[in-house]
Amino acid sequence: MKKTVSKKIEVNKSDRILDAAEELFALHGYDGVTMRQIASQANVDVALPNYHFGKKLDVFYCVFDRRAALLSDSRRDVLMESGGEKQTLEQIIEAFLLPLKMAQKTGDPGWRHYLALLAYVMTSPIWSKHLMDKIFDKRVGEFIDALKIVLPKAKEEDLHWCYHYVSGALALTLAQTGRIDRLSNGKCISSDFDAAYERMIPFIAAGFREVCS
Amino acid sequence: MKKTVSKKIEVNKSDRILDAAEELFALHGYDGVTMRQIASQANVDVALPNYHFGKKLDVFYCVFDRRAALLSDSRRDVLMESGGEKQTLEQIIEAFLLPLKMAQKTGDPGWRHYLALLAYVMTSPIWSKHLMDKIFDKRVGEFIDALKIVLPKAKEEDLHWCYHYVSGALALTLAQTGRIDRLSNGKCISSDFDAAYERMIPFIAAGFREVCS
DNA sequence: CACTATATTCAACAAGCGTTGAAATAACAA
DNA sequence: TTGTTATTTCAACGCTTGTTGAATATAGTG
Repeated sequence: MKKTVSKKIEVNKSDRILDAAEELFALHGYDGVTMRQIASQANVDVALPNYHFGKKLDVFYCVFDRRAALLSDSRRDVLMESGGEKQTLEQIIEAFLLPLKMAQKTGDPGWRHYLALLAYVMTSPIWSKHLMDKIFDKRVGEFIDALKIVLPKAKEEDLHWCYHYVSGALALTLAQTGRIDRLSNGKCISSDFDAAYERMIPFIAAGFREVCS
Repeated sequence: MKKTVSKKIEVNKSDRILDAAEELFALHGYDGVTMRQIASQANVDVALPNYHFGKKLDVFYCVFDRRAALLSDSRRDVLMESGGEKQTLEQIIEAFLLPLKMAQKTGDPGWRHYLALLAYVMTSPIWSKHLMDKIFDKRVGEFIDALKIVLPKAKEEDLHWCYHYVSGALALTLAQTGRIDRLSNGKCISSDFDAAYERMIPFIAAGFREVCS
């Protein structure tokens, strides 16, 4: 169960396992996926996921952790870069959303699946508690601190509730359920993150100004 | 597997089964719950859920349908009642949210679980497709039609994306993940729907005005 | 080459799953 | 009461689950 130090150029089996697990977990949730499905989709033996990552729960954690730090760090960097003397509300919101938009824009299906997985975790009473805290919550604190500067009159509770709405709007976007496609008769498309983010920034900014000014 | 016509005053076993299933499905999702757990929590035999409702999937559908129409109809009624000559944007949004707020305010844990189940369904790529369409989507259409009147300049796409944000904010609120409690150090509480709705209405209204005017 | 550590396969395990038919009980109608 | 139907229990079925130990194959090192 040890990892080799050298890295192969081709995608190796342990990566294929995480890729498969990522896609399946994002679509069906933790309990909706079996180890055999993961192995099958990754074209490896049933025993291999266990050998490389341990128990099923460890596989799930590995999948989640693989991109979590990357995303969280990127968020911090963008937020700090953007943070000059006169940072606008829109800039703060944009910085918060940009890394997710970029992840989607890579076109890498792995990232697309991961964002859906993130939505699944965010909206689950159980996973939210165990997975969001350790990595993403720090960024939320920084985000809210930045908001306090541009919205000095805001009450702490108002800020947190408004962030909660942002978080929900974001989660449903990441989930890509396809519902907006059906409701709008194809005028809007779930996977069109550009369209989603473009409107989300003024929408959210106006909401914050209304509630937190 | 037939239902008796007469109604008992005490809560009968088939209701207990749906109650148990409702709570468990809301917390763990469809695949995270076993028929044996449902039977055990309802204090009935393993075979009874099958006898009364059929397959596991049928149990899930029964749970979902039991309160779906009630909620959807209430939404329609409130929206139409509120719809006088000069209906404001805030009134429309309030009408859309009120039935959910009232369901929560009954204090009935059954309704609380159902709202969490609704959040689970709304954010799931799979259930969203099969369960939201037949009951709740009509109400969304009416909601958007009402919005068109007070926001005559709005483009169809903008309205749908903004509704999408509303839907997300709502879903995360219904999910009651407890995350806002942790992030705000207890200043906000997931189960405090009054606080959530109070701010949600001006937040959303301002967002709509910004994007759809 | 031989030797060793890692990676992969195979077969199987015990436990849990959803579901069901038949037996037992309760409710009800005549 | 008796006969009939609805409900509940019981035991078990075939199947799938996660996981593992032993066997085999591959890669890396000297």
